[in-house]
Order: sequence, then C-alpha cells, then structure tokens
Amino acid sequence: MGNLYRFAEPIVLVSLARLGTTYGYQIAQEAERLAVTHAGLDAAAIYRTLRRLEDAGYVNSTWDTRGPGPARRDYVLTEAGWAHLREWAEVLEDFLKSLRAVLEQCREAVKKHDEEHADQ
Amino acid sequence: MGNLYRFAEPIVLVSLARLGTTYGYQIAQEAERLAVTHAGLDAAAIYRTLRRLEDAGYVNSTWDTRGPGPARRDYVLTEAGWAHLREWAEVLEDFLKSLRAVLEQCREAVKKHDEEHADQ
DNA sequence: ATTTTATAGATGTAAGTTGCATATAGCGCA
DNA sequence: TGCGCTATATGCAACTTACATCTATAAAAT
Repeated sequence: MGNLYRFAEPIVLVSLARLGTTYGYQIAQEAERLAVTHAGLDAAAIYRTLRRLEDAGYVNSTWDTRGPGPARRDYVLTEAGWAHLREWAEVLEDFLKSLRAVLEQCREAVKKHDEEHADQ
Repeated sequence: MGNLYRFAEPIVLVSLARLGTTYGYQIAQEAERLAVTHAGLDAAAIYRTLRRLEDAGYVNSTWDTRGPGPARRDYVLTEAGWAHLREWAEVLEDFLKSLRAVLEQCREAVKKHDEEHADQ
C-alpha cells in the first residue's frame, strides 16, 4: 500500500480558488486540511505543482517582497486555471464513481469469504 | 490530467476474490468492468501486479497446460491475500472520504466564481 | 551575541505506477 | 500460408511522489 496518488494538482487548484492570491507555503498548510490519504501533501510536491501549473498557463505568479521574512511567490488562477478546475471536478466525479464500485466489490467479496469461513 | 493511479492492485485482488482461481488474461477482461478512470486497465499492468502480489505472498500461481492455446498461469488468493484485500477496503474508504471533500470544494469554488461573473 | 525556530522557496535523487510498443508462442481457420 | 485470438512477458519513457538537503530572511529564545 502506501503509494497512492495524492492529487496534488486539484488540491493546489482548489486552494488557490478558495484563497485567491496565495503562495506555496500557505497552500501547504491549507492542503493539510484537504489532504487525500491522511498524510499531508509534501511541500516539495506543492512547489513543483505550482511551477507546472504556471508553465501550462493555469496560474500567474509575482514576487511579493513587501512583508518581513523571505520573499513570497504569489500565485493567482487564470481563466484557463478556472476551466482546468472545472475539468478536474468532472474527472474526480468519474473517478469517485469507479472507486466506489471497486470498494463495494471489495466489501462484498470479503463478506462472502467471511461467511463461508464462519464455521470454525 | 490523464495521469491518475489506476488502482491495479485492488482491482486485481477483487477480481481474484470474485472469480476464484483465474489467470491474467481473464482478469484483464474482468477489470474492464471495474476499471477506474473510464480507460481499461493495461494488460501489462495486470501481469506485473500479479507477479508483485505473488512476491509479497498474497497469491499463489500454478501453470495450467491442459486446455488448448497457450499455457495459463493460474492465480489464487492466499489468506494473506484476503487480509490484504480487507486492508485495501479500509484504505479505499479513507481515500474516498478525502476525495469527496476535495470534489465538494471544487464544486463550491467553481459555483462561487460563476456567480460572481454572472453579470456579463 | 549566539543559537534556535518559523517562514519561504527550490532542487537532487530514488522509488513506484502506468501506457505504449514489442516479443514470444499456441492454436483455429480461411 | 497467413491471419487473428489467446496468453504471458519485458523494455522504455513519462509522471508523481517522498525524503533529504540547501538557501535565505527574520523573530524569538538562550
């Protein structure tokens, strides 16, 4: 087990959608709430995902050097980014439907197996 | 998009649970029903998953050369395999719960964005 | 004054899953 | 003979991820 997709891309997209203009470090914290598979999303994965999303035109970034502490790279969703989020919603819906079916069959198979071995 | 985990392992396990003793080629056909993400599971992935499961002790295999055509490698779940399937059911349940949350937030965010841009 | 902690971003490397292409071989059929 | 279905297997590239590590700023603690 232990090697599932963490869905970094939709989690980052939805964090940007909710927070408006934000930066990676904050998304990393926001992502812990949404994280798939109990384990939080790795910060490195988030930074890489943001770069990839920018290369694809789904987000724009600017440096913010106003506040104290190290500079932040602020990201905003583009219209293409919003469209991409919509696509993800559909993909996730299909994915959930299929996964639910797999889980159901798992449960059924295990139940049947347990019943057949109930007699000591 | 397009690069999601296909969950070959639980799909193969549940196919074995349902079919009893089977072989890869048949699982490949069974898996098309259960397949996650609309696209059928690649046959290569199934053969590799079966080997991996055997190395881990979750299945046993024997050659079947009785019938016509090429020999089949028959697989059966071990008790450890059944236990592994139970583990998968729990993992999938957690996974589904988290993914549902992500999807819900996607929908909410998109809806809000659409409403704010409803005025031409 | 120095060290630690929190903030913030980035990269290198290895591991794991997958898709596609390809190779093999047996067998039935035209 | 060649074609197609059955059946298993491997090579390779692509992608995502985890973990470790690195840089740097600034505040808090020692």
